Amino acid sequence: MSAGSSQLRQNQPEWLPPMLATLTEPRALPEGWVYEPKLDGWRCLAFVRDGEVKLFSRNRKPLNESYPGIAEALASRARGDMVLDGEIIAMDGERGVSSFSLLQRRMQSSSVQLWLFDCLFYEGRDLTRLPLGDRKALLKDVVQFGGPIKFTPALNGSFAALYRDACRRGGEGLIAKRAGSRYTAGRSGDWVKLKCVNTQELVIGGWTEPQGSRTGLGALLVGHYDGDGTLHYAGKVGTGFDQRTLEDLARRLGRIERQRSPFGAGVVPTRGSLHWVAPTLIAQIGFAEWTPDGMLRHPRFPGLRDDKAPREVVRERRATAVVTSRRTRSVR
DNA sequence: GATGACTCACCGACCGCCAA
DNA sequence: TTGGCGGTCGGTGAGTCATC
Repeated sequence: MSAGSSQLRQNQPEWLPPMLATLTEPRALPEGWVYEPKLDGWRCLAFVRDGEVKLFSRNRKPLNESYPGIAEALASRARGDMVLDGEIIAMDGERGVSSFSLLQRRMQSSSVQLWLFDCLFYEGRDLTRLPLGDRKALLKDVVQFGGPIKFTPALNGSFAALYRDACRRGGEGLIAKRAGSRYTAGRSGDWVKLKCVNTQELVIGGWTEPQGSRTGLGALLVGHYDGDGTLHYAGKVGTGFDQRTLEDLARRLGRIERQRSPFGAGVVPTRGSLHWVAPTLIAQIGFAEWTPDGMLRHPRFPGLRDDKAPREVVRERRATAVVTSRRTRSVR
């Protein structure tokens, strides 16, 4: 290695904040955009220097101890010093999509994978000003992909077909990137998230007290009926309200408050400032996915519904099965 | 030693406020 | 008008501590 290239390699940063995608309504994007699968895992920035790999989360938390196999594999497959961007995931073999729930259980397992989608520095050269296509082409050249180290390809096909396929398999959705875009730190409109939307009607069985400056209520406690006529607890919904809705809901729920929990099944919370109500109000809930133990993940509240009787509210299921696994902890 | 409760650190969604 | 940021929520597993 020449003195010049050695000096150049000193330019490689110890850290840089990752580029983040902006959530938008799922829609076809114009020519000049490329689609990638939206992976559901932990964002990972990999800094490779002199054969040593340092993995960090998007908030600069070291990940080497959690994923030693990934660091080891990348060290043997990276050809030179570089900074890479990717996602650590656990692939759900049944559905062929990544699963955050699985990843949480398999942190140190050999079944996790690092899917790389960008190369930001190589041998000290700053690549962030190059167009996305050039960076991806270089990424393919400088890493020997294989084992747990995967290349995230651009997907071929129409938006409609790609999106439909991702959602049908229970995937998170798609990421669309402007093909000529530079890599910039933080949230950018050049990368957008096109998420598959799950919605479910659920019966409101209670609420929690608001905290801090919040008024009205903290979160709704919601559930659904099953064949046996019992109300199954499905989780808390604490976001999606504006101020007016919070106050309106608090008023309506206050009128139907009662002493005992209406939930007959599920791991119902017992701690904190809980209020129970007669199960007469139905909320339309948007959420990312069902957890293996039948709870909502990333729920939000779009609004109330009154076109159905509470007893008709049962869990809607996708054609494909949800991830099956044991539950390890109770709801807090 | 086993079990349960609790805290912490992640990622993510959303609203409201404020500065550019 | 738009983007950034803080605050308030959600779920998860890991780690620690107290209790049985």
